[in-house]
Amino acid sequence: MDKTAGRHPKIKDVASSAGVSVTTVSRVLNGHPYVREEIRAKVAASIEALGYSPSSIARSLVRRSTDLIGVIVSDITASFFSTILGSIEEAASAKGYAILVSNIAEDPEKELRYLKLFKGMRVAGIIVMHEPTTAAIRRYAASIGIPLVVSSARPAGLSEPSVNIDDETAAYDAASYLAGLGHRAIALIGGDCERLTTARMRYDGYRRALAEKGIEADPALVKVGDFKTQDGYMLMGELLRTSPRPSAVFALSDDMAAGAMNRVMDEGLRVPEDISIMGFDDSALASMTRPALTTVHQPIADIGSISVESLIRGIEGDRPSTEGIILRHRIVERASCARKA
Amino acid sequence: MDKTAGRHPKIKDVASSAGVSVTTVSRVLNGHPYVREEIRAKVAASIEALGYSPSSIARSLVRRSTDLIGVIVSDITASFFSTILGSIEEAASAKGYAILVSNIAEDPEKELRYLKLFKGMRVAGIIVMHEPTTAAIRRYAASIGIPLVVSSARPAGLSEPSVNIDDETAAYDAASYLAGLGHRAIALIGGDCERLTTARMRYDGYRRALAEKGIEADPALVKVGDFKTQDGYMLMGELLRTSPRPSAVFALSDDMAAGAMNRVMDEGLRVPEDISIMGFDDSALASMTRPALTTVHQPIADIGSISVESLIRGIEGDRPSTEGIILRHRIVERASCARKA
DNA sequence: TTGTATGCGTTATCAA
DNA sequence: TTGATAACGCATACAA
Repeated sequence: MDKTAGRHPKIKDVASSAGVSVTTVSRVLNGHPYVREEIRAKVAASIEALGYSPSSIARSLVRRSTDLIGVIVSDITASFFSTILGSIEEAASAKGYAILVSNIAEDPEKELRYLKLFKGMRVAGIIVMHEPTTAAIRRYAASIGIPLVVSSARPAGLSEPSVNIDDETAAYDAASYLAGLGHRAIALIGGDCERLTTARMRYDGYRRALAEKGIEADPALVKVGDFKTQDGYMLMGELLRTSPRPSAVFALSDDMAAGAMNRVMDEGLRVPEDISIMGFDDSALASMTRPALTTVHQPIADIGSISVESLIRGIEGDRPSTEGIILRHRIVERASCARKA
Repeated sequence: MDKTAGRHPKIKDVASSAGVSVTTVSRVLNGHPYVREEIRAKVAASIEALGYSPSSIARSLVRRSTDLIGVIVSDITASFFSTILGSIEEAASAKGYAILVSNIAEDPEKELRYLKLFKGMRVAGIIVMHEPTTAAIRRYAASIGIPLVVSSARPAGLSEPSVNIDDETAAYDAASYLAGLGHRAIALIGGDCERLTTARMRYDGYRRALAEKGIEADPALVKVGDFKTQDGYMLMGELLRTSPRPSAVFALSDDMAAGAMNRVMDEGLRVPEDISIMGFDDSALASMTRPALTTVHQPIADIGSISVESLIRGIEGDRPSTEGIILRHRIVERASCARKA
């Protein structure tokens, strides 16, 4: 009784089962007009009976396009990224796209491998939440012939569209806020300015705020890590041992801020009474710590959805849309920062 | 000069550029033997020059298989899931598979839609980190003809392989631990036992521990939410108003535990001096809170990698491997639980 | 060692 | 309103 050979019946099976041509089946599949209602019903019945599901592989081959969006994340584990990823998934899914995700964990090899994979798969578009690391990667990404948007990172050396906040101003606002609270020894813990444009912009903003308040920058007060909790904890340890000890520290991610806060408390000091700590991102974590983090709010969900929209515009539109979208940030005051004693 | 029509050159372009047949190009592409070294070099040069990248779509069509693994997550934002997802990505990527991720956010419609999408794409396998919600979904999943493993959830009504810890015993151990600390009014905040087998198993373990210690179960002390921080916060609020007030609460996720802890502190009480709080998962969050969470450790990374291994065995092996893998849990003592005053 | 021809499962073109 | 048939880009059986 079983006419279908493999696990997945094909359009031909449906056709013969319904006693029509494959063309007709294809027509009802794609909601084409010019199919008699009676036939349509019969075909639908066969599809149902056989459990037929059209192969999007074959379909993609002839249509020469897929409904796939490749996304490259540097650390899927970070609350900031997983939230963006969630919003990307939501927006993409709503538009009929599925997402292919990679977690490159700062491994340039892997980043390049995924870019190649994406090209091989002919994904419709790519979202990169990472600063394209090496020159080879930048070159490859630029030559790939697939719409790409860089999300919450700077496309250094790439003329691709991007969506970000104004990192320089955001950091300036944060540092100014801390200075406004009377702090002068304001430390910065963040990412590598050489490698990450985002980190450098924030550093610049921090420096500008200090300069404006007449505070001399102290190199001993800026420490570099990789945005993770662990690093915040470690770097705060170093900071606690520098003299003079900073009275406020500005962390370039909430994860780092949380780590720093824990270190302060673990060493028997209080936040914010002894040391104020400010975060960056306003990720879910920010309101989960106690004291809750005063931080720089990034419109995380918007960054994700707007990245998708921008990408889809690039996919479906004609021209590649080289826009750099800047979203609004703001300082959100919670409980981790206080006026300097 | 430009002979290639579209954006992506095809094997034919490479062939004519190198002055050989497509078969030969295909051979060097797939590392076939029996290709003269000289020709191989020439072809490689053409590939490089044209920036040719084989279409995995066409390749999949003829090979009748893809290197895709579809994964369904209920909440990608939860630290527990994003960590597993990271480990799944790592394991899959190491084996040459890419992952397609969906974030279904407890939406059965979306779960079914994704399952259908995955089938249409002919993914090689599927990992579901969620308890297949409706009967329709269970039926569809069972009939889909694609290897599937349920990870960190129970495949209720499904005979598919799964990887989990022993949730009943884990909860039993946790509740026993709390009882061992002298607590008798031990509350439970968790998920819906009707819908989630995992939640029910944990509830059963909790009940068993209480019974064994001769503690009468008080229905007022068990509250149902959806594993999120927000719910922990809210449910703890209710618990604080029940009398007698529990002296310990066992939360079925670290996220909930963190929320509960915050509520306790926000209402001016102390953890663990006034109320002990125990979590579940040992996600990254567990060591980030202060006090750090005493919790039930799940081997999160292992769950991910073993799920992938098991799935791949199902993909590449002959028989569908209907094994239920149980990983070891353990209680990790940190600072959120104390002996009852 | 290399090339020709066929098929993978769809959609699209054209004719009927 | 319906149906042959030719692509789509590649891998492979078979021939040379």
